[in-house]
Amino acid sequence: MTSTRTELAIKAGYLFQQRGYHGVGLSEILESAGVPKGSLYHHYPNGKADLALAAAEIAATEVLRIIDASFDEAATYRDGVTTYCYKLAKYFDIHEGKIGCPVSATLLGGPDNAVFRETLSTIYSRWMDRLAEHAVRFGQSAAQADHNARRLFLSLEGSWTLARARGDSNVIRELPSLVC
Amino acid sequence: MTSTRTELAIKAGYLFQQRGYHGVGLSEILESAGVPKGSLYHHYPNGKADLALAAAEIAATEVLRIIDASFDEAATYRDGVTTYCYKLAKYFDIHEGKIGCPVSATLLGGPDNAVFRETLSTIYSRWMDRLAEHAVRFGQSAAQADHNARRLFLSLEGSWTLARARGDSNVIRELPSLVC
DNA sequence: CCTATAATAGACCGGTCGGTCTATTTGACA
DNA sequence: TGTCAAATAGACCGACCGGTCTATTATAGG
Repeated sequence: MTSTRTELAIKAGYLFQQRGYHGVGLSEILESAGVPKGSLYHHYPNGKADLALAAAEIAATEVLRIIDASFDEAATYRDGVTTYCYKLAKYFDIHEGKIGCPVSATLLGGPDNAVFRETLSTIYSRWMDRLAEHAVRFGQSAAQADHNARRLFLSLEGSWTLARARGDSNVIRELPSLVC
Repeated sequence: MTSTRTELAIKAGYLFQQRGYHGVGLSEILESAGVPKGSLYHHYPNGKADLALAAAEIAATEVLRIIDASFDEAATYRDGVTTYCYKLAKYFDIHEGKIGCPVSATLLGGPDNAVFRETLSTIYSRWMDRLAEHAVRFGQSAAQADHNARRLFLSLEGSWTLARARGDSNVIRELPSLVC
């Protein structure tokens, strides 16, 4: 049983990812999580902004988990990339093509606050660093690893956007052949 | 002198790109354009949604213009890509890092309407097709050209996002060395 | 069991949202 | 110049926004 606090952040996260920070009202979040307004402001005293940051943190960590799960069992770097993309494509389909990058709509769409931007920047760096670590583990030089990690990250961000526009997860599945 | 109709779409476009469809109110758009509400609904009877579609169309056409301007004077495909990225980085700086992809925030952030998604999909295809045309002009095979166009497009979408998160246009300038 | 705090519950608030409507001004053409 | 549609102007509307506040219910520690 997940706590009310976590449940709120997870449900809010899905909604923010679909319609952006400003596109989702508190009433919709509360209804989705089955939680009254009093509880929201008990767990997140700063309200919607706190909730969005918490939601992004949870989603970002989940992506790290998916990266590890993809590369830990891979035979080569390329295998890891392929598994990673397939997992993300499946995730995309599960959410009916309404969700792209799990954090950009939540944070970039939010108040043009320095905290939001820096949080997003940090999350992106964590993802790229983790990808680079796996690349190094497969024998790449630090420079090669950074280069490939950024390449994969940037293309993936684009793929999430194009996949949403087209409503087609294959955009994500075709990514390995484009970047490797 | 641009018409009131066009002026409205342009100003609305800038705002939508910065804060997303739901993040901008009509009052802010009207103030920015110096136009009363009556005029908005005279020129765009369906209001905000009409305005967003018109804004995206204008921005999308401007991108095509930049693509042509970059590649028409280029000596090689690679040169064209470099000029293109530098022009976009400059555009990014002019708008103080608040604007990334000129259409995604407007259309993906909007109502999860089929028209919005299809419009975005069409715009993206137009961009990639145009890039591919220039690649062919520089001697690439149709298959190569499509491959490179998609690669550039996807990475660019990612670069716009990362550049906004970091507040750093160099992300965009470094793109040619990453995709060529 | 009693008590104090955490957590839930939701009524309520001022402000802003997108949109409608009527009135006035402008400008092209007869 | 007279006419009429195009365009401008903004008051006004109900709905919903994020946030505050008080009251009630669970729950953990003594």
